Amino acid sequence: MALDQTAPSPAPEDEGAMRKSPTQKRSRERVELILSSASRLIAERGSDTMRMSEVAELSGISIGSLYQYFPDKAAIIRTLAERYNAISRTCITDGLADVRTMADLQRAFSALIDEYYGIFLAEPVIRDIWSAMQADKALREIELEASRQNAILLTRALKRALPGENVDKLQASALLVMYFCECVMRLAISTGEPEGRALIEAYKRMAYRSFADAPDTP
Amino acid sequence: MALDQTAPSPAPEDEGAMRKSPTQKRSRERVELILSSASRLIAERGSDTMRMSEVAELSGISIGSLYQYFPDKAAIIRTLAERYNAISRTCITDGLADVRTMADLQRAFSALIDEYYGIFLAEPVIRDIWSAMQADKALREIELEASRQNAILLTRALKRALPGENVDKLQASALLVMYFCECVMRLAISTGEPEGRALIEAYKRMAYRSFADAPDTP
DNA sequence: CAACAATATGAGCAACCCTCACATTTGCTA
DNA sequence: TAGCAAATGTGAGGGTTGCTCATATTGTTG
Repeated sequence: MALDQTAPSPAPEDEGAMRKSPTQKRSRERVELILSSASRLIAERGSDTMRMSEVAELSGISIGSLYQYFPDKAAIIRTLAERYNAISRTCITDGLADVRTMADLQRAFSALIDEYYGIFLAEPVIRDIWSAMQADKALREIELEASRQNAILLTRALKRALPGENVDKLQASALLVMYFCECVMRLAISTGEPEGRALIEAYKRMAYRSFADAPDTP
Repeated sequence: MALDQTAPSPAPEDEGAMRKSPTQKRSRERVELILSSASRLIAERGSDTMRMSEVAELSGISIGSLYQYFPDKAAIIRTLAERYNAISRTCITDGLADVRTMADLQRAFSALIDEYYGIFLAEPVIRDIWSAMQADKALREIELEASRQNAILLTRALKRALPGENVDKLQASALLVMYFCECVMRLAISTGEPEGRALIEAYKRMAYRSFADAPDTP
């Protein structure tokens, strides 16, 4: 599950990030090549120190061509960030699809968080992209929106598991849990093992309590 | 409570951040002037777009002098970040000093979080410094360490409020709550009011549950 | 005042992102 | 195939920025 692979779905990414929408096959391959090179460089030394000249050289194209596909450096980071959000979305959609009961939900949620954390650990690119997202206002907005979307998915599963419960409460719980998800992943990565794993487990417990005991909002 | 004022305690900041330790009065005033200018510029347009030339001009000194006190741009951010951490530390130390019972703790914790959030809202500099901290690995380490220190303070209060409880459990709870504190502040700022306030309240409830019902670690 | 140390200065260097005038390739029609 | 226009590729160079360093200024001491 690498960030430099397009999802099988033919969703044309965010075209706004591109200077020209790559219609021809050759162009699309080049975009992938650029993103792949950028991924490698970011994984090695971070997005700050990634140089556009390096991306061009590693991709075997000129600087000028690079700027024909991406309007600026931030656009490359943004595209990678959106793919990263797509990964969490897929995780959650797949993981929660078959949830019917509260026991299902606990099992599924636990497995889902573990899988997500595993991806975080295995993909150094994601860690750095995350840092870049935190530093940039526009990217933070993208992340918040992704969390909100994920919260909708979680709310659906919660409704199936707790049919009688107040829907507003479920929504509030789901939103908090999903907002916190990214924070926990960052914390776990920052502290390193074994403390990271302990944090993930503590987060899970917090989430369970939150599901079972939705807040009585005033 | 501005970031560009030295704490009354004569702690000489992190001398490692300075090129020369400012021994003379005039020098120390200049350092304060630089930090004050940097604060203003960061508050206005963010640390990314803050230019060293602007800091020098606003301080009424030359670029060269600026680099006599701070080895690089990051050092200014770092010094501001450490002062920001000192603020949270003071908040928590003062807020939890008189806690004796669990009821005390709930009251004190609630007031403390509200105060801290108020500072966050009122000081745009802090918000941007926080962003810069997230983007920089060294600064993230500083933040984690600050959270750990704060967790120690919280653990002490917890011990007084729950004398019989297992100390390891209390420590684990305190650490999680303090780690999450920064995350919640960021989220609340990012989402804006009124959702931010709701997040803060949800966080408080989570913290209370965590205090009362420490995890049974395996 | 002289002589030396400490501090201040800002022109300029190197590194970076990005542009743009021009070269090359591709696709299409006759 | 020849010819041409549109699409795509190129990289030297412009404009900024963080930071250095030789020089000038200020302070201190005998």
